[in-house]
Amino acid sequence: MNAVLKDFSVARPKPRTAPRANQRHDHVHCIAAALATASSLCAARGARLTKLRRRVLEHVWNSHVPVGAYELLNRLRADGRRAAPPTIYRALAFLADEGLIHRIETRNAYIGCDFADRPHQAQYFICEQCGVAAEVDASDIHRRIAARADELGFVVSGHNVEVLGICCLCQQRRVHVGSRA
Amino acid sequence: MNAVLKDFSVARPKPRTAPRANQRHDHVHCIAAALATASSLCAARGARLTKLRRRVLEHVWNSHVPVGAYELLNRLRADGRRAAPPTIYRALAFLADEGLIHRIETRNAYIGCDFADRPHQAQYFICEQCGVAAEVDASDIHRRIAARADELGFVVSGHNVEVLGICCLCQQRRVHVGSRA
DNA sequence: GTCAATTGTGTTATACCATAACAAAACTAA
DNA sequence: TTAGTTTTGTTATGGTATAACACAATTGAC
Repeated sequence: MNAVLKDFSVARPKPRTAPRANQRHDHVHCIAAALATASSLCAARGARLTKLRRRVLEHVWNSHVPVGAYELLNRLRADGRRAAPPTIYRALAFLADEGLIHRIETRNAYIGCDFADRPHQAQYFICEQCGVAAEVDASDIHRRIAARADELGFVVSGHNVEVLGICCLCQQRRVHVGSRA
Repeated sequence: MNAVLKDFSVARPKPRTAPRANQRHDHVHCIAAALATASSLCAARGARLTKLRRRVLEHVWNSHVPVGAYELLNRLRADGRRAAPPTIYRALAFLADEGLIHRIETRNAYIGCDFADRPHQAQYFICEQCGVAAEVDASDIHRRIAARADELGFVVSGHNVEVLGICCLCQQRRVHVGSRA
């Protein structure tokens, strides 16, 4: 699964050192892999990944920037399909129920899930410059949250963790801009 | 500061044991303390906590359940004031800028900040039954997030952590309901 | 105090996000 | 094929948020 090979979470063997040159992943393959995973998961579960739902999922996976429902609607219409808001929201609801996408609350937008094939409690690191949201399944973060919940006597059913900041690629870009100025 | 003495985060010396009987905090004092803190902070900063803003803050502090903008608008109108959405949103923007309230993203709602008088990176534990959101400033959670960000080469500017589940008081209530059934 | 500049509030209109309710079409299983 | 189920289309509406501009209040210099 190459799902984590997104714009700024490419495998980085040397944390704490300056990020390497802009190293884009093979996004065509990235989409294909996500779609294949979705197909097999739905098949295994008896969930119906219809053409519409599949197309919406493709549009969501178009980039690693969370996309709004109405933008997806426009893309469906650009496909030549007649569609109104409920069309897109129902598709999104299905995809979310199947764990194929997540909603980014701070953006009112949706993004493909990198870990659809296994249960997880994801966290997102969202770049305020380029908009890319990188999903991470950090069990240590979840454990800290669970421990704190325990202290409060709080039974956790889920969590939403969205970290905002500047991704490593945009930092490089900023340095470039700065050095030019 | 008694800010953390909210419905389900009352001082609990014995974590991991069953929560004690419903022990409500003095909410009148709770509001008064929050308003006093807000006043002194704004005075110190030269920020103008006008009557309108103060009143909105009072309404936000009316309970520990996050409240929507339009509900606040209705409460302002109940005060006899003429108000439209921009009125409330501008007040909310001011209060958020001053760190006096937070927005709960998963609810599109607003809640008073318990740690307005110091810099912090808060987390919220939100009860899906009673709606109460308890703010926690758990540095361990923030450290884990920061560490993971570091691995990604991501520079954090802020984070939004909202944990969903059932609070200890609602668990008690459920047990009671269950034993009666 | 008066004035000009700034800041805050009122008002209208509108944009964006999301869902309810019902009809039509497509699929599924006899 | 037919009945039952699920999915999609359609219309209408509700909930959240902001743009743009006018007016009012406050501030600070004089």
